[in-house]
Amino acid sequence: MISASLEDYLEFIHNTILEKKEIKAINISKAFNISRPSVSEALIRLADMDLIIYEGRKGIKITKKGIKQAQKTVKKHKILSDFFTEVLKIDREQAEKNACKIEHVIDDEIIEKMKKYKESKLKNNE
Amino acid sequence: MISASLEDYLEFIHNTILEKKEIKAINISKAFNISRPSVSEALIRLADMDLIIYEGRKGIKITKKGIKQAQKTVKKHKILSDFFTEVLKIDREQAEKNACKIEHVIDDEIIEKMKKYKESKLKNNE
DNA sequence: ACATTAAGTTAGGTTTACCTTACAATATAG
DNA sequence: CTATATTGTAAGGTAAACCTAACTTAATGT
Repeated sequence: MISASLEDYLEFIHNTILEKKEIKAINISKAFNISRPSVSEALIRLADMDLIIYEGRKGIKITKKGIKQAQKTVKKHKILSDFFTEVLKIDREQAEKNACKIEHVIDDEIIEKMKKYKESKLKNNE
Repeated sequence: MISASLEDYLEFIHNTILEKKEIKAINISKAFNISRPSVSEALIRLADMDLIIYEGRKGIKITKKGIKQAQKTVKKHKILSDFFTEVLKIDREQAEKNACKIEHVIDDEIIEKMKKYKESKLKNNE
C-alpha cells in the first residue's frame, strides 16, 4: 500500500508529464512546499516500489505500474471534485482541496456510486 | 491540530463514556487493536492537549474541550455515514468504514451541504 | 494471605515523512 | 572559461504512531 504523500507526488508526476512532457525533483519540491532532500527521499521510495524510474538529474520516468496507480488516483480525484461541485454545489477551490485529501482514503465502491449518482442526476436534468 | 489517530481515540472515549459511563485504556487497546503502551502514549498526548484528564488506573475523564472536539467528529461521522447510506445507497458497514476515515479530512462546509442535500431529498421524498 | 492474572508503564526500537546544514555536480552568465 | 546559481545528495535530526519485552502495581480466586 502506498501512502497519501507518495500518492500525491505520483499523481503530480503523472499530471506534469502529461502536460509538460517532463518533470524534475525541484518541481515537486516547489509544488508541495517540501525540501529538496525530502523529495529525493520520496522519489527513492517511489522507485523502490517500481512506480517510477529515477536517475537523478537524468530525469524521472513513470512506469506502467506507476501510470496505472496514478490514473486510479486521478480518476478518484475527478469524480470527487465533480460530485462536490455539481451535486453539492461546492466552489471549485474547496472541492479540489477536499478531493485531494479524500481521494487517498475513500473506497472505489463509493466513488463509483458518486459517479453514477451524478450521471443520473444530469440525465434527469434536475 | 489533532491527528486522525488521536481524533479516533477521543471519539471512542466520548462515545464509550456516554454509553457505559466509564472507559479504561485497555478498552481502547482492544477496540483499535493497538498495544497498551501505544494507548498510554496516546492518552498522555490527549491529556497534554487538555482534551482528557488521565490519571492512569484512576480513569479517563473527558474535558469540556474534549467533548466539544469529539462532538464535532461524531457529527461529521454521522452526516457522512447517513449521506452514504441514504443518498448513495452504500451498505451500512462500508459507509461506516469510509466515514471513519473521511471525517478526519473533510471540511465543515461540505459536511453542511451533505446534510442539507440529504434533508431536502427526504422532504421531496425522491 | 498469597499466587495468578490484568492493567498500565518504562525502555528501547521501527518506519514514515518531514527538516536543516553542508557538500557535490551541473548549468548558465559574463 | 571561470564564477555563480541551480539542482540534487549525504548526513544527521525530529515527531508521530506504532511495536516488543520486561517490569510494576493492583485486583481476584482459592
